[in-house]
Amino acid sequence: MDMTTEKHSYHHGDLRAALLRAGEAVLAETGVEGFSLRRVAREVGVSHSAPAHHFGDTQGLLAALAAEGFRQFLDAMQARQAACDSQDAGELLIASGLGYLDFTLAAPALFKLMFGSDRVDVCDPDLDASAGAAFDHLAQDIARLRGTSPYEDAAAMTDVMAAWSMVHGFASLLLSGRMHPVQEMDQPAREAFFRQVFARVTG
Amino acid sequence: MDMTTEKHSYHHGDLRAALLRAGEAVLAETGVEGFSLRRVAREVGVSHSAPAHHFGDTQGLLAALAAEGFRQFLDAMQARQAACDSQDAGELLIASGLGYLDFTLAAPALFKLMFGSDRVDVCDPDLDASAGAAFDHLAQDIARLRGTSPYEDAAAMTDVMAAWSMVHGFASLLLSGRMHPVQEMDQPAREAFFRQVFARVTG
DNA sequence: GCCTCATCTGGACAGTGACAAGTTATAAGA
DNA sequence: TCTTATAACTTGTCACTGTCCAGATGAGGC
Repeated sequence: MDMTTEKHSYHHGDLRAALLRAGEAVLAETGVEGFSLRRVAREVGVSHSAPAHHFGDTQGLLAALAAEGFRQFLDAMQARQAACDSQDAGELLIASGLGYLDFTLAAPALFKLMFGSDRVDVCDPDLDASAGAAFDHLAQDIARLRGTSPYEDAAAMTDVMAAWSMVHGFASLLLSGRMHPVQEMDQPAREAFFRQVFARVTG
Repeated sequence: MDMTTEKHSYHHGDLRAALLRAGEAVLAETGVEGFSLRRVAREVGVSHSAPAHHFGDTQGLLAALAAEGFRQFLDAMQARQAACDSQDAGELLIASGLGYLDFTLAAPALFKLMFGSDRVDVCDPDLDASAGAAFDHLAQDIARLRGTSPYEDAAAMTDVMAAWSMVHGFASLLLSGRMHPVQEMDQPAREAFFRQVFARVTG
């Protein structure tokens, strides 16, 4: 399918993927609450009810976008760890936290969708799987740090929840626009500040 | 104004307050993303465009609701502290955290509106004031604990941010439905667990 | 009594999600 | 190759939404 020619075949060819791409762009531009299925369809150049065939309804498309979001989310954490000089367990956990922040700031609307929205189908199995994978990553970081698996040791699971709550709260408040002092910092200062805050949980 | 009689006077009398009351109910029932100005007007028994006169647009009403939310939020924290046996600074901070959770679980939609929504006018001065008052309360808790004011001591401000991030993250994740282990706990167990998590930041 | 103005009504418009019925292309089977 | 079943997409419609605008109403000051 050559996009440069004006040939509009009745069948798009890869509409599902195109809708996801456009959906992500629309989401980033309008936010969750301004999101519109018809807008996405228009963006792709397709009829207003074409998306329904692939995703059912708005919840369906948003759930697919959220699932994709959790994969990018995991990527962001892993990327920071890959770029990490040290192999120290504590440093690796901090790297995950910084990746968490990277993603949050790069894709705020997607982040809000993944964690805050009522408009996504939380039962979507693909979404559940990719969210679970992201959680497992964090659990693994803690396992490396404590020497025991959170899935077997309750104390380690408490550590997971504490670390997760801390990063997530920091990221959420940053997005909410209510953490003024930190918002005005540039990236290096913000990261240094985050390290100080996060140190309370990594020990 | 007697609500039991069917007397519909042209002027409502206290429409603004009635809209806020109904708005809070509608918000709780439908969530932020299902919120509808017309629905609120219908609930009060008034024409569909009556709210505009008092709040401008949807953002305006939601901002007023959020401002009211922050006041209830502060009340919830203070109520827990008032019910606190000990006057220990650490215990008082924990009490604030538990109040934070109380509010979050009692009014999840309002909580999401206050911290997560793009649909509220964040520049609203009343909203800014009540959000600021809630923040000041937390800052005061830390001041009592550390002996220095966060507004003067950077280290204390870091403590504020850490404590705030922790509670907020915990509360948000609880609402997001992605913190399964904690979600299945009953209230006493959840509070005990929260104490363990929060202890990492109170020292 | 009259006038002014904040308050509230009712209608209009463009946009929305969901549904139903129709159209087209593709692939499988004779 | 021809038919046929089915997946992919379109078109039209419905009830609903937020916002704007021109009116109707009534309370309080004069």
